[in-house]
Order: sequence, then C-alpha cells, then structure tokens
Amino acid sequence: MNIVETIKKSTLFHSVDMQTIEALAKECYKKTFAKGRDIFAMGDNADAFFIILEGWVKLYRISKDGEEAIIHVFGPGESFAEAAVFNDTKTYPVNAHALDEVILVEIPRSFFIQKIEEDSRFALRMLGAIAARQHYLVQQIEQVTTRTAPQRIGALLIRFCKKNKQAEGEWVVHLPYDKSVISTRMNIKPETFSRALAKLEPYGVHVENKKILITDMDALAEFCDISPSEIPC
Amino acid sequence: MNIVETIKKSTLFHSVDMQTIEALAKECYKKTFAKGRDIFAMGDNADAFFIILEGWVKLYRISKDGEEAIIHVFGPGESFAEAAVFNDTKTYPVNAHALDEVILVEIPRSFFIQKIEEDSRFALRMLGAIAARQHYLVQQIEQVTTRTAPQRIGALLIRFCKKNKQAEGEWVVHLPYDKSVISTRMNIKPETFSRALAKLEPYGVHVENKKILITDMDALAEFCDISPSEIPC
DNA sequence: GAAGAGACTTGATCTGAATCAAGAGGGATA
DNA sequence: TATCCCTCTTGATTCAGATCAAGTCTCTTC
Repeated sequence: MNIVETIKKSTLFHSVDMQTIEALAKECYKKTFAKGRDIFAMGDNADAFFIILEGWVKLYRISKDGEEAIIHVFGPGESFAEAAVFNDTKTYPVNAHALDEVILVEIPRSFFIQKIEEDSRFALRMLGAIAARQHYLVQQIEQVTTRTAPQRIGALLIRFCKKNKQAEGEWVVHLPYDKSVISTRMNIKPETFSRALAKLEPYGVHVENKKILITDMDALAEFCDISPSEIPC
Repeated sequence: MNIVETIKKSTLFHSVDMQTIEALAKECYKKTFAKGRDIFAMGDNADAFFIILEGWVKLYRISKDGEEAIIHVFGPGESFAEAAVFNDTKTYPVNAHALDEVILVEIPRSFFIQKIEEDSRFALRMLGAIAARQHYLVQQIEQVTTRTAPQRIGALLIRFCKKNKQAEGEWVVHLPYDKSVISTRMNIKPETFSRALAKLEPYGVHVENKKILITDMDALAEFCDISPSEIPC
C-alpha cells in the first residue's frame, strides 16, 4: 500500500480530499522500526505525528514505582500523537514502542500546522477527528469502571471481529500481539486475563493460543452488554 | 463578572486575543438554570457549547440497566460540550445537569465555526485546548486503574486546594457540591467514599461536613503519589 | 532435538471495594 | 419545635481481581 492510500484510509484523514492528501504525502516519510524499538520517548520534541501502515504500536508511561501503564495500542490505519503536536509543551507526554515490525508514515508538525493555517475546512476536519477520539476516551473511562474483566475482554474480541469477517455465524480472531500486552492495555493482570477468557467459554468463545473462535456472537454481545448496532455482521 | 471577562478567563479562551473575544461575546447569550434542571439531554441537537460563569454542571449518561455514570463535573471558568459541536452526529452524546444555580455563557455553533474558518490562529488554539483536555482524560484512565480510592480522593482534594489558597501550611477546602456527586464522579460508592476519606486522617486531612482541613500537604501528596510540581503553594 | 527463556495457565490466598443493612446527623417544612 | 426526608456514616458480609506460587506450553537458539 502506498503512502497516499494509507493516509486516505486512516480515521484521521478519511474525509479529507485527495488533493490535500497528495500534497501532504509529498512531505511525509516512510519509516520502519524493528520489533522492540522505541519510536519516541516521553519528553522528546513532538515535531511529528504518525500513521501506521503496518504493525502495532503501544503508547505507555512508567509510573514512579516502575509500573508500566499502557495508554493505548494502535494498529494499521490508525494515527497517534496528533494531540502532542498542539501541546503547549510541544513534547510527547508518553513513550511509543514497536510491538512488532512497524512501518509508519511520519507527518511533520510544520507542514501540518501550515496546512491548518491555510485551509480552514481541513482545520475543522482535524477538530472533528480529535473530538471523536475524545469521545472514545470517555467511553473507555465508562467501561473500565462499570464492566467486569470478562465483559471488557469480550467487548474487545467483538471489536477485533469487525476487522476479520468469517463464515456465517462463526468468527475467528487472531490476536495481533501478546496476551500480556492486551492485558496490560486493559489494566488487567495476566492471571486475571487468562481466567476471564476462560469464563467466556459458555458464551461460545473457544481459545487456542492466539487464535480465538467465536461461535455465538449474540450470546457474547448480550453478556458484554454490547448494543446490537455494534455487532459485526 | 461580565461575559467578556468570563470568556477571557476560561481555559479554552485564555490565550485568545481580546478583540476576538469581544466579537464572540456579542454573539453569546447568558443563561441561568435552577438547581436540578437539565441543560441539555443526550441526543439533543448540539448547536452550542457553554462556559460556566457560576455554579456546577455534571455530565452524565444512563446505562441500559439504569446506572448513572458521571463523565465529568465542571465548575466556574470551565467550558463543556465543545467536542460535541464538531461531532459527525452533531448531537450531544451525554446529559448535562445543573447541580446548583448555574449561570452559563452559551456560544452558538454557527458563530464558532465561522470564527475558525476565518482565523487560523484561533483554530490552532482550539486544537491545542481540546488536545489538552484529551491529555487530562488519558490521565484519568491511568488514575482510575492504578490508584486506590483514598489516593484518588486525596488527589482531588489537592486539586481543589489549588483554587483556595490559605494560611501558611494549612488549607481549607469547601466541597462545592454533595459528596454523593463527588463519589459518583470518581466511580466510588458513597460508603467507600466516606471510609476512604476517613483513611486520609493520618495524612492531615480533617473532615467537618463539607469543610475539609488539610494540615500536612506534603504527607498527603506523598501518599497520593502526586509529584511536587502539582502541589499548590 | 535438547535446553532455556519467556509466555501462558492454574491453584490458593489476600485485599480493596461493593453490597446489604441500619443508624446518625442536618436542613427543610409544617 | 417536631417531623420528615435526604445525605452521610458505620458495621458486617460478599465478591472481583490482585498477589503469591507453581507448574505447563511454546518458541527460540544452539
């Protein structure tokens, strides 16, 4: 997939016209990071943000007592660190880490800001996209506190399903990264994650290493308190 | 306090020049809501957002099983529902409720968008402000999962202190709304809230109804894992 | 293919917060 | 002033998830 296509498909830019995207693409760089490499560290100068072409990136912080807290994990088509570009401090507030081999499109701050200044419609689209992400965060807060671990894990599986369609009535989810990463991202200990996944068996969730088979989507959605509109079909 | 001053003092607009604010103020309306009134409901057309002159507003949702989840509580000088104005759906995703007598400045969507279109520096400031709010939400998620109830409550008290300076070494916090609202906002049950507050006594927190006296800020900050830079002084 | 390291699972126990239950205080109303 | 209602506190119990501990499985590396 080329840069223009990637940018156009990303959630941040999908409603931006091709002309703008082509102009943007000319100013961007494709970068590859090997598994385990840091893309940037907390405190680094935030002079660019990123769209993921391939691979998975985790954003995390280390608390004073050495605990890692995963803020978010981003996959192909998603952008990250846009907000940092507008920060007063102009530095990244988190660390970014490549969970596997990652290919990114790097969008320089300078060009992005220039684009906002000269094209108000573009600025409005960016505002809308960031507001949408904010809405997602609000939902996250709601979920963390009102749902049990099995419910949250079930909801995550359903979200993964949306990307992998399968034969009628059955879905196969291939976990894109380690369970320990997923559990940390969800603020669940690995032991609890393992047990919670087992508790989903009665709702048609069958686990085989990183491959998960879902045989009864309706029962799972019901258990997780997911509204019908959010179920993939 | 007049409208211009209020807008200028709000976190959203504090870095915007007076000329723009005066133009904005001409298009705004001052509105008063009695205690207990709804300011808007989930699903309503989002054709304005608000800055609080006086009083406290809670944003909340009702889950399918009837549970109330408080997303946020806003006080004087703060703005809310800006993000809804940029949403694709263009409706409010939450309910807003007056916790006491509330005086608001209502900023119409149309004028706001027009302003963004004609003034790119203004657009950039808005992006920055929304990005900052996003940063706050990320911190919230981190706090909810990594800190105990007493730690989170202590952190809240310290945040309240920043607004009420007091005699050397001692602070008095007057809780601006009911403890039950605070506890719901923090996703803590009232019983747990009461007990957690009692657990802060050894760190110099003395409770007398809605008045709270803090005699040892350093000990409290240490217990709550608050960095020195965040302690008011 | 054997060895080792890391990822994952399973079991036992502990703990923080929710829940259930009852009572105390405070402010509004008659 | 007495009554009522609502908020808040306190106590006893339960439960979800964390922690501690001991495997098992899987993949890598030699």
